[in-house]
Amino acid sequence: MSIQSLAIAAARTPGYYQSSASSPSLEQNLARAPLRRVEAKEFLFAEGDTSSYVYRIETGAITLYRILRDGRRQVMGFAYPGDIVGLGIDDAHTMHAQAVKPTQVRCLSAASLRQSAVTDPALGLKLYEAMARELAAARDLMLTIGQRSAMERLASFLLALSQRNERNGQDASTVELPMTRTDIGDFLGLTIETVSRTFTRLKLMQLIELPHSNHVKLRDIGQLEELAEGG
Amino acid sequence: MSIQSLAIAAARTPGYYQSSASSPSLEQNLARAPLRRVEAKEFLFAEGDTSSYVYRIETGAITLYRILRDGRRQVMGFAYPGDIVGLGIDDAHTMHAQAVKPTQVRCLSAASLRQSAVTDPALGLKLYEAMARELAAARDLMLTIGQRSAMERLASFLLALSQRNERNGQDASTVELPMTRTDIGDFLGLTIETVSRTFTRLKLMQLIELPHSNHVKLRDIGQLEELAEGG
DNA sequence: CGGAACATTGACCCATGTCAAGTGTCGTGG
DNA sequence: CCACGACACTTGACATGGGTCAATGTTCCG
Repeated sequence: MSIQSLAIAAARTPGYYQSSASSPSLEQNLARAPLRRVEAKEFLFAEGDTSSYVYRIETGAITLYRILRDGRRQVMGFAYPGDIVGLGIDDAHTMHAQAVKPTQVRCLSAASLRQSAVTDPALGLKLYEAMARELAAARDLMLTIGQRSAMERLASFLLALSQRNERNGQDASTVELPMTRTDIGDFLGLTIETVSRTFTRLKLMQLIELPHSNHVKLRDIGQLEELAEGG
Repeated sequence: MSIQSLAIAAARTPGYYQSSASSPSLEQNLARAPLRRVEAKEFLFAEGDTSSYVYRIETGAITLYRILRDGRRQVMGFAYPGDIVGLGIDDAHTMHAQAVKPTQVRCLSAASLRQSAVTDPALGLKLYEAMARELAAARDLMLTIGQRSAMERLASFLLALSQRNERNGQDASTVELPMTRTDIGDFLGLTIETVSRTFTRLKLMQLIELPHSNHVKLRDIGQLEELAEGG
């Protein structure tokens, strides 16, 4: 499909838009955009906030989630440096965006983005592609939480992080987890206890090493992939 | 956000793009587009097929899904008349699209869509909005299958169909289910037995009537909403 | 009328949730 | 440098919602 052929480096990673080689006006806007610092556990924005800005992560990490009235929480994704958060068609944000560690973002005003969209015909397509990548990631996660077992879910999760490393030219078999077990559980639709036990089982199966609770070494990526796909 | 203000009738319904008042060139293309008939259970396209076309549903209904190697299936959404399916940034379709009953679609060639996108600066934004609505629907479903109980899931599902009726000026408390229990189960991450039992429980709780397995009457929408939100 | 496909119901089981101790690990203050 | 408290993680024992397997109903269409 022609529009698809315009896509650049379609990246499937949970819950974020990668800002790749963007239209000039978007890059220009981003370069000018003011930097904002968000401390660990601080909110970048909350569900319901007027969405006056779109943000690009420069350093750190952000959790994106929605909550039910009784407190149950679904983490929709994690945003890392390079990712853009806050895009959407609603006047208000539909998710909470909370830093998991000290984070810096560039703030793009919606008004300025509109300006660019009117003058730069390529920008609309860029936004389309960003949304399409987000959507692909959301559907990957739907498949995971709708159909996979706890072990398959955790394997999928680790592999997604590994693939992100690979795309960034880093070691695919060394995975850092900036988020807590609670975040991982709420992302995968599991409790922290199940996440913890499942890490232990993967360790006993020799598929991973866990020298530190936030530092995972993948010992057999092929077998993890088998596991994730229900082979 | 300015771009958001361009949105028309943002509709949150699982797994589809509503083609509302679209850019002229898109409407023109659709009017000219050839009609194709797809029989019940026939595929409109399969995962991996080259995505040369985008389709707008004219009559009938389509199931969109992905499958794991061992046959587990996640239904990502159902597409109804007015919905557009097949959009994406990949060269190949990432999902199966299978008719649940005899269906007619208009076929838009990707080449023609590209042509329009280049000449019509508004089209890019339309595609962006379509994707953003899809994404919102996908996230609603993520919250549902990641966090809700079987009864909450089924309540959410029925309410989503009810809201779709309302938007189309139809009776909000009468819901038709063109799809099978298997489709519903694979959509909500449940087995057909659980779906069936849960329908029975909702019936016993006087929240619905089930005069026919494909015909649901919502007796207390408010309480169903309470239930879905974990109240 | 007969048979195929779909839906419902029942009995039982198991993966994961819940509740409750522990066990690191880290940062702070003495 | 050590002691302490806070917090995150792990582990164990037990409960349970939903899955599995099997039988029975129901609808629809040839």
